[in-house]
Amino acid sequence: MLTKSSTELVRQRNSVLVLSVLRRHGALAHTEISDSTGLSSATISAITTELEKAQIIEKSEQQPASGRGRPRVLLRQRRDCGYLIVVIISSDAVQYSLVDYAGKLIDRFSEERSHDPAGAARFVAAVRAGLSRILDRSKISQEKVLLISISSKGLVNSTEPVLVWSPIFGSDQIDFESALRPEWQAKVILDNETLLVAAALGAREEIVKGADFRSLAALSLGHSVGLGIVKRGNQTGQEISAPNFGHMLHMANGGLCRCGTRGCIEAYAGFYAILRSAFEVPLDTIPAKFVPVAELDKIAAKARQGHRVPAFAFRQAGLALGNGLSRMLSLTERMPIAITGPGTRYYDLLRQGIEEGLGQSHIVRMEGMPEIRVVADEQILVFEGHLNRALSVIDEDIVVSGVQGIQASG
Amino acid sequence: MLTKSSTELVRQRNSVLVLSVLRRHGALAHTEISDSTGLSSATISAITTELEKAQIIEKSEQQPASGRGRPRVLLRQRRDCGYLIVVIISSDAVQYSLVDYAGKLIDRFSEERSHDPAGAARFVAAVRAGLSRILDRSKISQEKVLLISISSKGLVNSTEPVLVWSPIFGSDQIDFESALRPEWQAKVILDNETLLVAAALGAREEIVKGADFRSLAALSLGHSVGLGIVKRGNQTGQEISAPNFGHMLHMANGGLCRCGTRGCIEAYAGFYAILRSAFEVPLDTIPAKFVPVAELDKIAAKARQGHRVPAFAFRQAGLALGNGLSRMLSLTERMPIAITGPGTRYYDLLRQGIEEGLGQSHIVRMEGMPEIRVVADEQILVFEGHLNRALSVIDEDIVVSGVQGIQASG
DNA sequence: ATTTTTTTCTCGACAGTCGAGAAATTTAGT
DNA sequence: ACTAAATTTCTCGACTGTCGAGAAAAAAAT
Repeated sequence: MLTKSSTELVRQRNSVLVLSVLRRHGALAHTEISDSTGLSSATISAITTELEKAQIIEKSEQQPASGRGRPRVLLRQRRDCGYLIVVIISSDAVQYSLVDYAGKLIDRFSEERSHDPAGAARFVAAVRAGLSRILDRSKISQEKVLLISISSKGLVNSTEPVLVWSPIFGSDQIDFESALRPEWQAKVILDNETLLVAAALGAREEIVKGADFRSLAALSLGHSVGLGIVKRGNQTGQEISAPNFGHMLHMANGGLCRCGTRGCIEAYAGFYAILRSAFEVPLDTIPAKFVPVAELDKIAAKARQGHRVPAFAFRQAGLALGNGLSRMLSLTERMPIAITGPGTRYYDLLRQGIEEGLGQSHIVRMEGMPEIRVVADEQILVFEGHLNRALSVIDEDIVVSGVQGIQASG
Repeated sequence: MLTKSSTELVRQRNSVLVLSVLRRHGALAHTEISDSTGLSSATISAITTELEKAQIIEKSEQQPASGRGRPRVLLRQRRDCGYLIVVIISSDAVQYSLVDYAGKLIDRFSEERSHDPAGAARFVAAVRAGLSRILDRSKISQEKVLLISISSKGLVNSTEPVLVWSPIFGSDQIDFESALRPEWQAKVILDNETLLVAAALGAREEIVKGADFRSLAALSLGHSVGLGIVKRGNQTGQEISAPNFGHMLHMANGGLCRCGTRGCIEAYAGFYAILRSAFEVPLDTIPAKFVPVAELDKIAAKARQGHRVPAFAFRQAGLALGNGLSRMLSLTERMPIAITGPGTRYYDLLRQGIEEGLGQSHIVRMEGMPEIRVVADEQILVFEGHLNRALSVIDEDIVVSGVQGIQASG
């Protein structure tokens, strides 16, 4: 459905554009903004004075003049314009981070998670407590928190912040919006963890390649298997999606997965699955909830020493991943694949299987093997993805609501 | 990447919007356009007088006044504003259609295709001859042909009109752009056939459901297997993609497909594959190039009479389709699936297998079975999809180039 | 003939962008 | 010390676009 455009919309869009280059490059002068947006100097003046009046950006103190001519006046976001809370849910802990509008980390702590499974309600209460705590510690008023950005492994509703399925709570859905609503009036967004990794890598790639960047997939290997895809959108930044890759069907009537279905990719490539086949336990055994990484390291060591069975377990895992990726590539365009997560330490053992699995499909035989790269520091990427995504959401919201309102009353 | 907006862009967008409602609803009066676009009457005046001057739309002769008040003046596209040639390539023929700017069919004929495989170059020559012929028959000058819209089964490059792989020519790529370029200056677009079916169904659905429409997949069953996906875009109409579904991996080291790979979905669910398993021919037999439908009808008749082996062949085909669809759903959101093509006549035999195949994956077990509907008249949908897509491309091109140029010189 | 009703057209107000040039402010040169 | 050059920011008028209100047009009803 096409919708009508108006001159006001033009201003909104261009304001968001100005904020986004400010975010990408840090404090910038009038002229620099004009250059990197393509907007004329006059327009930049109009937009920046508006944003300044609305207390969203500020003129920075002049730095020592370098070169001749009138010294530049740098513009930057006002740090105290608003705040963001990032909540990263992982299998053994929940990390809370308070970030200001300029993207600077102010406070952070982690809380251990009890592994009791009957705890969806209890977990929500713990998150509420964590949010209160980080707010208390920093003496920031609650209204200043503009956004709460949450991530988890698992399947997420694309329109509402509802965790539909997760490795920990299974089908016990968690609706974060309604869970936080009476207490918090901030907007709440929820994303799949690997999606954020993809978003972060995509943003990095776009800085390097510019308009040449087309798309990218991030594959996260760990206790569970996640996938995020990021594509370059037409107008509106990037388009991202987080398929349910770990529980895509690998083989009908195959090994039992912890989700209860048979034959998921995770039932071959998740840590517990590798352990299971390394110990030659029957594939219909109910898998372990949690596997210490040390345990897997031992198996990997044996595999590297040339033991057949553990090597075969990694190879099977690679095959499942390769087949799954080849299926994804049959449904999308050709794109590079970035592998992250704790599982990357076994990439030497997985690689052959992955490549063989990829090679079994028509699309890969035709287009050739996709580029595969291993990227460490998944945690950093997750946080970076949170910031990219959350701050651009905030920018948009602030322009749509904030500028108008303040302008009208001022 | 965000890009800057300008007031001129606003006019462009709104002009396209006006043309698109004119296309959807036929001839409309000033007031009606204003109502259905949301633009003010004054703006409609400005835009329509501009389009009229540029000879893109015209005031229709007044029809008998109904009701009192000033009689309405209907606006409609000028049929002679430009023309479109639709080329539908199927396995046994190529159909050429000449359509005017209002979407009205002016001329049409089909040409048989020789089945000689060594004919990519020869085929291109035949298409050139066909295009010349339809132009000659209708006495329209070549410059008036604004767009040539081509469709084929197979894999298509998403940015250029290049047929990357097709059931008939295999990996003999055909670049229609360069093949037609010296002779024709019209824009050339190429789409996968099932993609156009999805586009047509999506457009129909959007008319019924309006903003509630989210996405839809079309599955085409025949000698080969095709899939098209249509999603509702943010601003810019609909987003469509045509994955390489027929050659997605169904089962590693499975039956030999005519693409040369083993285990493709088509190697189980294509007509030739059903024939192969119904006759219990080994799965690594090089499959027949072409299977008469009558042959398959016989097998279906036997299956319906309760014979085990032919029934099993259809069931296997259904399983491959179901597993493939479940994999697609693991990578996208939940969406209804429309099944088209000559294979729908065997849907009674395929259905159980499809549902079982779908049910083997986590996502379907969680979200429930997707809605499946059988839609006949694939040929009509393909043509409808061509028109939807081609005419909106023309509208955009005309507004971007046409209006500006004529305004400047007039 | 006049009034009512409906549609189309036109005008002035307002929002936005742009180019050009004025104003500001510093460095370099004499 | 003064002037010229350089560079950045700011301002003004022109242009494009949308909108609301009301005038103008045109037919039916009274």
